[in-house]
Amino acid sequence: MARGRRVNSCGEKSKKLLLEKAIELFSTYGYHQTKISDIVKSANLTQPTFYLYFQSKETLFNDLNEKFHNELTEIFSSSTNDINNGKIGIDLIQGSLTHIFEFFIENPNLTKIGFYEAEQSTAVKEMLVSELIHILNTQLKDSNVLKQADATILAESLIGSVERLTLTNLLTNKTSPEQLAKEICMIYFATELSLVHS
Amino acid sequence: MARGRRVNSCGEKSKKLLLEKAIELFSTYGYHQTKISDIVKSANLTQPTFYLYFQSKETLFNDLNEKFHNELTEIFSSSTNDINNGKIGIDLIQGSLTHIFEFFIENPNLTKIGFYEAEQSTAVKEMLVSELIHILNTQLKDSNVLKQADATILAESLIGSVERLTLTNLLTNKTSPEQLAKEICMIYFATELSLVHS
Amino acid sequence: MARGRRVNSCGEKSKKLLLEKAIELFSTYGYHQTKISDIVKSANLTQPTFYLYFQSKETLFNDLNEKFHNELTEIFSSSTNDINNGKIGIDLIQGSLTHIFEFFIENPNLTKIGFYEAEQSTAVKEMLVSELIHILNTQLKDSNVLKQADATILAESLIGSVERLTLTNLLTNKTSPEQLAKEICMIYFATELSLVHS
Amino acid sequence: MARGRRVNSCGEKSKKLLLEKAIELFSTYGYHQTKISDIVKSANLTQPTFYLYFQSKETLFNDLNEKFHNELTEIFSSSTNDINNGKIGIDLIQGSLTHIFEFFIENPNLTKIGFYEAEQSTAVKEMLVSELIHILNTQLKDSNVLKQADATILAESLIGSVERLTLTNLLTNKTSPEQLAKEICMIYFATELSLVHS
DNA sequence: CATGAATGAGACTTCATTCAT
DNA sequence: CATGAATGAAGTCTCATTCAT
Repeated sequence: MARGRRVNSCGEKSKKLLLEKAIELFSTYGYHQTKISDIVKSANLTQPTFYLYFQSKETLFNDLNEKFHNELTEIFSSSTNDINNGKIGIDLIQGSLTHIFEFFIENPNLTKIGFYEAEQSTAVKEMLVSELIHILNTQLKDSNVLKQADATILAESLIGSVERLTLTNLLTNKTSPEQLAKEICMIYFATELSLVHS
Repeated sequence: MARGRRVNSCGEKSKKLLLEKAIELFSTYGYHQTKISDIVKSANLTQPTFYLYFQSKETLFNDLNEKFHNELTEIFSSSTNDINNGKIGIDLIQGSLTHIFEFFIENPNLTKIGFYEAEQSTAVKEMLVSELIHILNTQLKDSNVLKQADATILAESLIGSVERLTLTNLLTNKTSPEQLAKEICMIYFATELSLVHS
Repeated sequence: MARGRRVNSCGEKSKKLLLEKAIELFSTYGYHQTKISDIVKSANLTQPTFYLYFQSKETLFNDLNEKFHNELTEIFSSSTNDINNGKIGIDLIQGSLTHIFEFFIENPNLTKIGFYEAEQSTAVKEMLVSELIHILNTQLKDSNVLKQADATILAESLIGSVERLTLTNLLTNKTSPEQLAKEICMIYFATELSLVHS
Repeated sequence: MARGRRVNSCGEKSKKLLLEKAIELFSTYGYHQTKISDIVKSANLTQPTFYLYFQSKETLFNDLNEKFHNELTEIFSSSTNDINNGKIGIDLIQGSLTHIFEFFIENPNLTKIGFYEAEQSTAVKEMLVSELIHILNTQLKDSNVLKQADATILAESLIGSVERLTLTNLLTNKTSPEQLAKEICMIYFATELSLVHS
């Protein structure tokens, strides 16, 4: 049978295709239920080709997670710059959440992997929590909320909400990033807001 | 090891031991990383013995999940009876959460499996959400919270909080069931409570 | 749990029961598809009990076949005594076949094993063939049949007929032993018979 | 042995080799006594390679039987076309038997499987019987044989003879296809033939 | 660059058989 | 005499990975 390079084939294109399909399948079926044979089949390539571009199944999966982790961290860092844009307090938080949700919705499958499927998701969430605690402590120091609830618990709770609502409302397109961020802030900071508004 | 019955061996004991070890390993390493060989090894038995008491790895895992689902459902149903104990509104919710958390902390490993590891965990959470929506609609119909936030989003958010805080604060013994339930209610129903208290 | 001898139990009875069930199952499902666990289950006993009476699965199966072989040999030998009863030629053959068929129909399951299922069935049939050749050579020496066909082929053919018709007509109770023996002789010795009858 | 492709290896060749060895072993030792490990060992390959070309042991066995069944059916159908060649009555039957025997001797191992070893052999023989009954009824309607013996019994008997003689005389190369077909017809249709010849 | 062909390692499961009671 | 409990040995199958072309 014919072997060797295909007409019209191009290394970078194949790699990108494999990556896409891998993300798709990992996010749909999970790491263990996704076989290399599945990935290459859906990319219309063969198994050795996979190893041309990726060291191993595990490496690929880890790289994907690292990428997710890094980009998400980046989002948060840059959203802190909103301070320069004059946003403070709850507005800053709401803005950050919006940015995160926008990132999620732009990378739904990667999100499913990095935020839900992978073992590394634990680290990602811890990162979010600690960043959030930092913001809470600097931005809402004197709020009612923090007087009544422990900052850590509040942050963990909020990330929990983000986790679940992303799955049920965001990635299903039921709620937009802005709207979801707003709803969450409403739930968590109603007392502050009512004071402000009154 | 010689064949045949061991000195002092007893079926029920072996089965229970295997079950315990299985739950332990499944909860620690997950379904796929837990091999039957691991389970029997940690129970000091051999593989055929596993099949003496369980139909298959998958069946065992599913049964475990079903058990978790059923018991959790039961907890919720019976905690509704607190209405008869005069609990209403937020108190009722707080009581229900307390019961759930107590169940979780009594079955930490089973919880890790049924609430986090299994595919069926989706169904479990959906069940909790829909039960919670029902309570919200009947008990907090006229509250400020429901005026401002969609009941479904509120419920999903709350279950998200439960999910995360169980992992980070409850199962790590940082927070007690009662305390955690109270903190969550504080976060979610601060406005109501302040009205009540004022 | 209760262990040890059952009330009303009796060694010989258990052995006989196991033997019956074994024959039944071997004949229905074959050697490999019949498990010791199946045999004891249908005898309402347990696996160790099986080994109380039989050395092993294979031994039991072989014993069964030996028994079949011996009894069938015996049938043939004693039917030779029909000579003393005055039977000769085709009548003798028809009588022998009748006896064989009667034995088959009295032991249908053992027959299915020893004549069809077992490897040893080869030997059994060879025995029948060589006995038959002997009879043909002594009783039908000058017949037309033997002039036209090789005695060995005739004998093999006849045993082939016996083999198939036993399965399709005798053990299904479509045809009686006597009738079947008669039909076979009709087919095989029509020329002789017509001479006789004319 | 190192992993990966072997020098000079070729899929089709491997598959064919495995098939041959499988047929050989199945026919010699039977389905249950033939292990996949035996098959690949005698083909100098490894177990996963088997699954590269066949779905499972059972599937392979069934496919083999189906193939046997189909080809044998085909033989019979096409030998009916001998009618066009002017063959009628006993000659037609003898021709058909010859064709069958030729097929058997060209595929001795497949025959051992499909005609003796497999459960499906029952169906194969039933097919032969019903085809034969049809021929008898159309070609030998007024013969002496059919007057004296039941057509079904005659057909079953004849197939029994074919079954046994194939094993003892054909596959052992004691008798040629033509010769065996002739002998069988001699045995079964002696009366007709003698009439014809006289 | 890409493929066809192959395999090492290991997972799940089954079954005849055997102790200890 | 009979059982409950257990296991050695082995079989089928899968999957990530790797040669040779």
